[in-house]
Amino acid sequence: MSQVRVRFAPSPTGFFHIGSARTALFNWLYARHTGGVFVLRIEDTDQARNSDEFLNLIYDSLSWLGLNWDEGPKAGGAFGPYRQSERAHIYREYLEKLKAAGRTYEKDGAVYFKLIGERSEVFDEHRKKTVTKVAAAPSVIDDQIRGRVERTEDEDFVIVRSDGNPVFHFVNVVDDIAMKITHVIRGEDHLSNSSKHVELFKAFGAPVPSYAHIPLILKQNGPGKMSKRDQGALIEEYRKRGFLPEALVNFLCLLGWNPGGDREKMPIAEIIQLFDLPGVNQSNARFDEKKLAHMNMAYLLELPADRFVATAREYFERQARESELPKPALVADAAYFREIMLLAQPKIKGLEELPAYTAYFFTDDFAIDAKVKEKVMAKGDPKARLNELVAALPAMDFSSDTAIEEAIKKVAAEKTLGFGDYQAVARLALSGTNAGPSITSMFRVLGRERVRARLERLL
RNA sequence: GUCCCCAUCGUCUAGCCUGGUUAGGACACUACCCUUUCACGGUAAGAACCGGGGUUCGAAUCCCCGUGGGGACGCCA
Repeated sequence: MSQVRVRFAPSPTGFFHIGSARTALFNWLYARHTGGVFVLRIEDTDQARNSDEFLNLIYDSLSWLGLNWDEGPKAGGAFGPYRQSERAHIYREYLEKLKAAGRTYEKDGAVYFKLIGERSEVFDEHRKKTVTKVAAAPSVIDDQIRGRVERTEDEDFVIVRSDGNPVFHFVNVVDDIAMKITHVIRGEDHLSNSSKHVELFKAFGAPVPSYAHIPLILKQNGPGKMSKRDQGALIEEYRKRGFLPEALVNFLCLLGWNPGGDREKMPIAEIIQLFDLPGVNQSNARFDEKKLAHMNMAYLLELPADRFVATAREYFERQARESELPKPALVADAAYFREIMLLAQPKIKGLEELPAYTAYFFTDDFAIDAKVKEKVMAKGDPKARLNELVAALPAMDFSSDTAIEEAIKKVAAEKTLGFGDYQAVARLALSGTNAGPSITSMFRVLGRERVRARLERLL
């Protein structure tokens, strides 16, 4: 058996979305699983809608997700060029083969592919016009996921536009032949196209590749498949929002595939080992952002400290760049920044929460939650507790969380109170809210002077 | 309208191929536990085999028909 060659063939006509990412991912996984070759081919035959911005977005998104390609733009390879806009000479050559075989004809300036079979005029109610139907033999698609699918292509179709540009069906098949693609893994929306493609492969006398039509991703709410316009559809959005690519990849793998049993969170190396086409589901999956968020949290939680801090900094930098608002976190001392991020890491569900969660560490001018203040100040004698803490501060050992905890417990013991009697009011004074890291670590990281100033401010 | 694909908790799914399970897990939701707040974590609860026929001693599992969902029907890709 020769080496597996798969390709991901996006067109740079729009933002890179979840569905494309998963198609790329499944191709990549299959290539890695089989030790095959993952080809990136840019299908930019629609000159009117192509853009360099979208092209670069394809490169960036794939790279961010970790889906490296073995052949393609930037990577090179023996079957290039890998942008269809640069392959016109190849299409001309293949068109000649079809012409020589008598499988084409011209009409209205366009070149049509001629099916084999008897022709008759039929009125198409859906399209409200008379079309020429061909009584052709059924095309057989041998699909690794769906089994044997039969579909009869019953109309000749355009392969070269009247402006001379070849169309998708033609270039897609020509390139798959020329690039020696062995497996075509693509969305189920292409299943109906496959009969056209199979007929073209046969007309060229080329072997038909093995197909695998993967289920579609449906939008979270409402009917239909997810499209670029839907909420949460764009890869770029997750990147901006600070999702970890490894979490997104893991989640995407599970949308339509699983290794059987209960495994969900898995390192990519293990997924590569387990992934195979017959394990891919046949039914469409609805996108669930909540589950993705949970997966992201799980990955965030286990990120090594250095990587978490670096990732957090990247996130803050990106935010600063895109919103152009002052970001106090970025001008903070690196060691101080690190301490705070490590306090936040086990607490947050996503990087998005980071700015709000840590804001009061980076500025003295933080908001105080009025409702929380009202509640905290109404219970017991909070001002007395603050005074006692302020009085104890000069002698307090700030060297560790446990030392601070002991010191506060000592203050409490003297009044025959507990740690809890100081916790809420101190937290309010230090952060203006009622949620956050442990109060002792807040003391330690903020430092004696800042703690004193903030405690006194509430008196 | 025609053709193609699909069908297990609200969602993602295991189980189906090779019929016999208290139909399992995860997300979400609820309760409790843990706890110095908030999270995390733990425990528990609720929650599904689309309907009908057939085959069979026995069907989520095999077959057929409905129904429902999705896709395709461009000189877009």
